[in-house]
Amino acid sequence: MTPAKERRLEKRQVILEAARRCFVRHGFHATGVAEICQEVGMSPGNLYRYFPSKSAVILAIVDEARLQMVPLYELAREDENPIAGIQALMLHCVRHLCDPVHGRIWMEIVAEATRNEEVREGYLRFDGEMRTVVRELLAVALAQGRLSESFNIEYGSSGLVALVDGLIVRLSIDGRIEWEACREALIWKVQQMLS
Amino acid sequence: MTPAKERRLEKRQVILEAARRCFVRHGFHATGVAEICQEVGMSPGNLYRYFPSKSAVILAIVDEARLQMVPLYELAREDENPIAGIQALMLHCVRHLCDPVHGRIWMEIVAEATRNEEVREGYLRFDGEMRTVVRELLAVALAQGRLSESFNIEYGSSGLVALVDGLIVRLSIDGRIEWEACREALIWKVQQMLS
DNA sequence: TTAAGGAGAGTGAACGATCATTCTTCTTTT
DNA sequence: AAAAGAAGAATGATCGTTCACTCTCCTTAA
Repeated sequence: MTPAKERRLEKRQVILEAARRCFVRHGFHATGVAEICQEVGMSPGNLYRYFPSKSAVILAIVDEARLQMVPLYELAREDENPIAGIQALMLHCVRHLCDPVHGRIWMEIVAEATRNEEVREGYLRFDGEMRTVVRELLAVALAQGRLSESFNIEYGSSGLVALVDGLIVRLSIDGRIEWEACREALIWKVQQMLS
Repeated sequence: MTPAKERRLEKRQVILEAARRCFVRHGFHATGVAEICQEVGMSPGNLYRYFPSKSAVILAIVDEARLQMVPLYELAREDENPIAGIQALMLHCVRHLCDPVHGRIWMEIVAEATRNEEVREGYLRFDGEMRTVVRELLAVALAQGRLSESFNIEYGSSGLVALVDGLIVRLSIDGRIEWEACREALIWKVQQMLS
């Protein structure tokens, strides 16, 4: 890649990071393009040379949130104990999506997904990938005899993913919750659900 | 109450219902006061005789969402089997908060709660009430020997509430999910979690 | 070695539209 | 007659976006 193109992609990334900080503060629609530009240190006209519109910025952030999860899938699959893999995956997800720096944009994404077709597609893609991984790991666990034979993989996987989503909600809103306590509680809940 | 005051309260309710429909369509911040007024069939100037500001409308809707849940707590407590009570409570919550007519505003509320102090208070009040009820019912179930003695009520209650929140997320976004299938799955998940 | 040329980066004012809110005016009810 | 209800135009601010323009490099030609 030519260095010019490289610098361009880097700048795109700088814009996305600044925009994410703004969106965390005020949400997608209450954040103005001017605010994002100020956060980057850039004029509004120039921002439009990197993104065709404000919603393109939003979509890029949604896709980025999904992509950041992909490496975790490999990590979970590599674990020799599939249930431990699921636990690790869920812990990573919750922590990352609630992270005040890199994440905490998830609540805004799911809210927007209820009404914006393109954002919904992004969410459903993420959701599908995540549930596929969990399903696979549950199937392995079942084959290894780590789960009761009557265990329903479909219900189990959607339940675990829902648990993650729910914990993200709580953790994003309630600032009183400590991460360590949350970690312990999540492990307990997963074990309980897979008992 | 004087009939004039009564009509006034009724009109307030009409405004709230119309505003909720608008907010479901476009979210709090992408909905204009003009749009709400058109939905009610009312001029913008007149709306401000019933609410001092747009955010007052939002806060009233948040509080309404919480209040609509309160009767369900009594219902759950009256059930002779506390676990069945929890299941019924959770089913009601999920169905009501995802209802395209009366609910489906929940995702917007939780997203707004991450940044708006007053909305956050509303959410935390709801969350506290709900978890208190679930905790109580779990304690009864534990005393009745319906749960393992090592069952952790604190983790269990927060897990069940998180499960509800997560299911609302999925159900609000993914239009392909049928309510009957969701109902069956939720019952299975609760039983799994309390096994 | 240097001057000319050109492409991309960046600026900030200006655009029309829309925002939440207020004000004035008219109508209905008590 | 007084008060409350309702309407809708007017307010200034802000919205996302565009435009005309300058500046900075890098390549090419003399």
